Amino acid sequence: MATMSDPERPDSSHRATMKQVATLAGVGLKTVSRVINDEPYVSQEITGRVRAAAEQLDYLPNPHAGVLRSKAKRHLTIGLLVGSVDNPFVGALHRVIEEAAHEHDAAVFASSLDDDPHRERGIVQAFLRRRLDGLILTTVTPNQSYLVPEQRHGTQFVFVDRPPTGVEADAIISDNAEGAAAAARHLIAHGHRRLAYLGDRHEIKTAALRREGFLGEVSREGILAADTPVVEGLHDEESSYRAVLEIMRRPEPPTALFTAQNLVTIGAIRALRDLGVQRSTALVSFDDIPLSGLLDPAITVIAQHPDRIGALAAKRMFDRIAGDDSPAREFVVPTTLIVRGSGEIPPHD
Amino acid sequence: MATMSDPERPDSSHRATMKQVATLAGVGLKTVSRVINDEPYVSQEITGRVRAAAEQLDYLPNPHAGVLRSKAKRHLTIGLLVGSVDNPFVGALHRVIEEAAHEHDAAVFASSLDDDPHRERGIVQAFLRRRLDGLILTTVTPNQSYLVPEQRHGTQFVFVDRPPTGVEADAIISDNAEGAAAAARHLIAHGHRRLAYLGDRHEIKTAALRREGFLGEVSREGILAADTPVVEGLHDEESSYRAVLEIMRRPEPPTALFTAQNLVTIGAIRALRDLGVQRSTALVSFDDIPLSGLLDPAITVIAQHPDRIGALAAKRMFDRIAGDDSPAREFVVPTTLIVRGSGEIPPHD
DNA sequence: CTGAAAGCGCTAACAG
DNA sequence: CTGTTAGCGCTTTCAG
Repeated sequence: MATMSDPERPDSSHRATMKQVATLAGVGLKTVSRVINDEPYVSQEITGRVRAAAEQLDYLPNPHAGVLRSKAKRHLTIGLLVGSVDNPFVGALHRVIEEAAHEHDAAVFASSLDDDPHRERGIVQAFLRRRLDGLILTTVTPNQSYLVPEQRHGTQFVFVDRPPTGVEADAIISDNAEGAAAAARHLIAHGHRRLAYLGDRHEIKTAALRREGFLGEVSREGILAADTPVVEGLHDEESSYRAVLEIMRRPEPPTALFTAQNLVTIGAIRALRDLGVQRSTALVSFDDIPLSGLLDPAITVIAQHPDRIGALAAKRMFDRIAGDDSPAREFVVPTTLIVRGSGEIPPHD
Repeated sequence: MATMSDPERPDSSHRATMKQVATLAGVGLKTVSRVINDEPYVSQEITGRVRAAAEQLDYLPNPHAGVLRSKAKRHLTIGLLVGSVDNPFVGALHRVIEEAAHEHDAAVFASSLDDDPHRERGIVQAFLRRRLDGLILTTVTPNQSYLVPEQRHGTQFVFVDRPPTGVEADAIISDNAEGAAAAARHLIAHGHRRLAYLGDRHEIKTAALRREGFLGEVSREGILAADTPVVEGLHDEESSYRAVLEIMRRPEPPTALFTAQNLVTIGAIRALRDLGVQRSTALVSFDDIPLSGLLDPAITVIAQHPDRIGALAAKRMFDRIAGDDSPAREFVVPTTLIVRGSGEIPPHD
C-alpha cells in the first residue's frame, strides 16, 4: 500500500541517536559523546567527521537520557511561580530572571497562580514532577511546609516578594515597612494630619508590614489613630474604588491617601476623579503603576525594584544550585520614593 | 571523618526509585508502575500498599526515564517565545496559554527575545535542545526557515502576532489592515482630512499591513498622500516623541494622529502634551495601553485581543500535538475600536 | 586518544 | 490481576 511506509526504512520523523551518528562517522559511540560534550582528547580529524555526521542527521542530544545517567542530575531548569503574569512588577521580575538563567544556560518554566491559594499546591506539584533544579516563588498560601520534603531531596527554593512560612529558604523582599513609613513621612512633611491607609488583606505578611510601617510613622508624629482611617482587605480596583468613595464622604475626610498596592491605587485614582477631588487630595502609592507619569496629577509612588529583586533571587538560586549551603537568609531591597505630583498636594481647608 | 558521609548508607538526598517502592511494598516493579500510572487491573489491597510505600519514600516518578522509554515521546512541555515579557499584550497572551497548558497537564517554558533578532536563533535552539513538544512564538527575524528541519522531526510551531516566513505553520494574528482602516475611517468620520501615520519599521509585516490598511482608507476618501505624513521606523517612546514634535511644527500640521503601536502611542501622548495640543489633536492608537482610560483625554484605541489570540494559539498547538496534520493556516482575529475620547476630538481651524 | 560494557529509572511486550 | 525481561539514549567505568 502506498500509504504504508516501508518498515525497513528509518522513520524520518525520528530523531537521530548518538549511535547513528557514530555509525555514520565510522567511530565509536563514546567518541561521539566526547565530541558533543566538548571533552578533550579527541583528534581534530575525528572531531570534524563526527560534527559533520551530526549536522547531516540534524542530531540533537537527548537531554533525558543524559540526565538519567549522569552523576550530577542537573537539568538546568528552574521554575518561576508568580502571583499573576499580567502585572508590570512580575513582568520585570520574569525578565531579569530569564536573563540570569540564560547566562547559566538554564531555562525557566513560568506559571501564574492568579493569586489563588488553591492552585498553588497543584502548580508546585506539577513543577516538581518535572524535577526542576529549583523554584523561585511568590506564595499565596499561608504556609509552605509542604515543600520541606522536596527541599530535603535537593530542590532549591527562593521566595520572592513574600517571606516563607514553615520552611527555611532564602527570601528577597522589598523593604515594605520602611517604604510605607517613607510615604507617611512624605505626606506629613507636606502638612497632612488626616491620612488614610488603604491596603490588601492583613493576612498577607507584606501587607501587614506596610500597614505597620505607615501607622507607626503616623503615631510617631502624634497623629491619633482615630484620625487615621484604615481600610484593609482590598484586593482589586473595584473594592478600592468603593472604599475611597465611602471614606471621602465622611464628615471629616482625609486630606491624603496612602494606597498600599497597585490595583488599590488605580481604584483610588478613579474614585478621586469621580469625586472631582483628584487635584486637592494627596496620594502616594506603594508600587509603581504603568504610565503613572502621564496621569494628571502624576502619581507619587514608593517604587519597588523588581529588577534588583529578580537579579538577587536568580543569584541566590544559581549559587544554591552550585552548592552554596549557607543558612537561609532574608534579603531586603530598599524602595525609592518617586516624586511626581500627587503626593505633594497640600491639605485643603 | 565526621564530614564524610557513610558510603554504605543510602543518601537521603537521593530520590526513591520505583524499584525501592516495589521492594518496600513487597510487589514487583511493574505493579508499582501500574499504580503510579493509574492503569487498571491492580487489586485494591496492593494499590493501597504501593501508595503507602510511595508516600513514605516521597516517591516522585522520574519523568526523564519515562520519556526515554515510552512510545509517544511526549513531554507535555511547550515553549513560548515572545518579543518582550514586560508588555501588557504579552502578559495576557502568556496567561491564557498557561491556562490552556495547565488543562492539558503541560508546562510552559517562557522566554523573551527583547526584540533582538540576534537572540532569536539562540533561544530557539536552547528550547529545542530540551525537546519540547512545540513552540509558540513571535518572531523578530525576517526568515524562520531554520525551523524546517525541526519541524520534520516532529516539533510543532505556532506563530503568534506575526506570520512566519520560510516555514509553513499555523499563525494567529490580529486583523491589522482592517484595524488600521477602522482607525482611519473613525478619524475621517470625525471630520479630519489631515491625518498622520506613525509606525514601526516597515520590514515588520504587521507594521506594513497597518500602514497599508490606514493609507488605503485615507486615499479611498480622496485625501492626497501629500497631505498625509507617514513616519516609519519608530521603535520606542523617544523616537516617536521626536517624530511627533517635528510633524506638529510643520506649516500645516495634521489634525489627527494614528499611532500604529504601543510605545509609539506613549511617545506621541508625551509630545502632544508638551506642545499643549493634547486636547485639540485627535489620536487613535493601535493596541490598547494600560490605564489609557485614566488619561486626559482618555485614549481611543484599536484594541487587539491577546486572550483570544492566545487561546487560539494554544488550541492549535495542542491539536497539532494530538495529531492534527491539516495544512497550516493563518487565523485572523478581529480588532475592536474602543472609543474613549482622544479619537473624537474634532479638527480645529 | 578511542571504544566496549554496564546501567540510570522507567515502560513495552510478553508471560504467567 | 501480577511479574519478568528487554531496552530507550545516554554517561560512566574501565580497558585498550
